[in-house]
Amino acid sequence: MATIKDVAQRAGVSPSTASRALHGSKIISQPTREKVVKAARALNYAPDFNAQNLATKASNTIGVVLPVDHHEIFSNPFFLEMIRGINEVCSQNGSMTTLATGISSDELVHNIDVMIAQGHIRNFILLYSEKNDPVVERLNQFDVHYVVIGKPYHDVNRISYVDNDNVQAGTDAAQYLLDHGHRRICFLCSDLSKMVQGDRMLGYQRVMMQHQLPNIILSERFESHETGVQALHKFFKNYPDVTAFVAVDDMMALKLQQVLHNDAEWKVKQFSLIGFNNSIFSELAHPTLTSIAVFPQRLGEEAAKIAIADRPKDELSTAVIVPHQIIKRHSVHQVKKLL
Amino acid sequence: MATIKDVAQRAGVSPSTASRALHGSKIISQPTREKVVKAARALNYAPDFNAQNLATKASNTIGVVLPVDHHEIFSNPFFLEMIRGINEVCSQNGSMTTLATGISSDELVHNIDVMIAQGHIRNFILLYSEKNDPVVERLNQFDVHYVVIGKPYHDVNRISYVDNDNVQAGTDAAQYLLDHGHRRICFLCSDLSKMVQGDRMLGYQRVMMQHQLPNIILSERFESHETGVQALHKFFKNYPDVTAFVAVDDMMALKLQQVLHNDAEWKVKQFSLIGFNNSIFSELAHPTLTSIAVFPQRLGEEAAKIAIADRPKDELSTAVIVPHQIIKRHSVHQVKKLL
DNA sequence: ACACTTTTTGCAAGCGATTGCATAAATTTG
DNA sequence: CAAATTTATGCAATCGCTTGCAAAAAGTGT
Repeated sequence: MATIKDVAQRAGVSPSTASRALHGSKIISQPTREKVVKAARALNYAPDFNAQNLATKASNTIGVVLPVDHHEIFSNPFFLEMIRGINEVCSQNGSMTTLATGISSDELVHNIDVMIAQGHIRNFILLYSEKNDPVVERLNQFDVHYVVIGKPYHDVNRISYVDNDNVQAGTDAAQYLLDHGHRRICFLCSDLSKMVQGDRMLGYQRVMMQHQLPNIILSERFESHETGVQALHKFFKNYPDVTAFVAVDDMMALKLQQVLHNDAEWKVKQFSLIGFNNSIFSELAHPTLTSIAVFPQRLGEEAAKIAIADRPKDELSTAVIVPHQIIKRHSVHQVKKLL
Repeated sequence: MATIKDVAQRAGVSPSTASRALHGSKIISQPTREKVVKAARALNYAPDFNAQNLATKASNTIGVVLPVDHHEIFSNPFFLEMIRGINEVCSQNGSMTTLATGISSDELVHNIDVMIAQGHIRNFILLYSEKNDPVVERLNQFDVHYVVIGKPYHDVNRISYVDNDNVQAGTDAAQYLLDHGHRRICFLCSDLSKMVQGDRMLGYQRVMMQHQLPNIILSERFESHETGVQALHKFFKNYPDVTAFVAVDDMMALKLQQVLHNDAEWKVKQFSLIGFNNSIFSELAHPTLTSIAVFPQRLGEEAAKIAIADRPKDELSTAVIVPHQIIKRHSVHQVKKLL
């Protein structure tokens, strides 16, 4: 493996000159620069990551933080697609990525601690955003940058983030159902401490209010089939005339569909259903699921771009909104007008 | 951030002594060791990754290689679960992980090149195994260790790997269908160059031969609904009496189910179906999918353990087989005996 | 108590890069 | 043409840690 000394020697200059030449320093003359570059190329020189980082106290590595393992999260391909996007732009920019995961928030925070302490990692991307997240509290204690995917809970103007316009997306979903004649529409979620769920709900509520229709919220995790069935029985007792659901993501939509399908009475009612994320689930469902696509890979890419750009001292935060798009499939039915 | 000098000073010894004490070197006396450890703890000392790696020419980082992005791969939660397992044991052992992805095998190989050249990464885990993989060819050219998840294509005895007994799993799946009275069973796959698919097929073929039943293989990617329908029409023309399918994984099973469900004639036939991986898909399908669980997280954990253990010079390879388990749900029906 | 082991420690030289500062070369100027 | 600048290079220290080797301390035997 060639070192910078080898390059310098071959180019007939000193290591310091070689280093400067390769970094495009302005004080190196054109001819020497060319010599050095040629030598480097000939030797297939690649700077040693560790040495470089040690000398510069940088790290060229961004830490990608997954949410605390609630098990269901790791069966959600959404995250992998974001990671893919992140990795794509990172490898194009000579950065590396490393993952932080944890089975509890303590463990996760600890893992992040060591990344910061030993690894000199100074840039993070959080793949999620939720209220009172111990991880961001910790990150705030250090002199590190981070960008979150999703809307930050606090300090929206001081934290860089990339997100969809989830409020609008929620509105669009509900509006789509309204357009199909539905009037009693339920918003189904699992955990409102996740910002994304809260925002989508807000959007839903917005249209519903506008049309002076009731907000009907169902928060249910479908831990098991039985609990799901139970919850729905109770739900329909209270809201017998609901005809459609906005589910906070495709997985929730499918879980709902699952229990609806398994009950003869419910099944025949043909509830309408709309999900979010346009994940593979939506294509595989039966009927195929109408869903709002949010382009996770794109989210990842944008987040990585922000994370990589050395932010100047003045600490301006960046916000990127990536557009969403409704993908129409077969889970939404037109309500026949009775009048 | 405390350095080893600080620790040494506080403990009243030299840095070298401190270093050795912290590494449990045998030549340090008990009292000094304790002094050093106490000082380190008091200062909250954590060794600098870069400096350590530079000095030892190690890297404490393992590269996790994802398969080339065929898009569908990134919608498969399977990988994320393996990563989760890997990360878990790595962070417990003070190792980091970094991901290698690529949109083409050239790009992927390139990314691995830079990891090796600049990053001094000497340990990799491949999350897949396929025939004639350019990635392993490249890895073989360097002095690096790697463990593959899945059965290696070449040199099975020289390469460390962790895998399920996929042949047996294939057998179990087919046998389960046989036990339910099926006699014309199709094996559905998408890409036989993946070792995992080949193995499962082998297992299927083994039982079928044993019972002197025909091997019926359908290789179809279901790129679109239309191509799927077309392929199945052709298929049923040739094999009209097939009553059950062993799908090479849950996703394939669901894609099949999807097109079967959408055709009135096929739908009524109630084909039996069994998948692999026991992914979230199988619970969300309707009917719920009987599937063979393979515990991807466990696969990841085992792989990481192997990758972390410094292998001695003699280069003994390790193979770990993690057991599988059939998870019975509702996609397999008993065939009524006509005799 | 002395010479001889054996056990503990510390010195100093790396690892491969970057960078402030001094020096050498090139250029300009009076 | 010598002096004063300006521009280009190289020296050497540094980042934080490890490790071979020599030196110091402690222990042994006679």
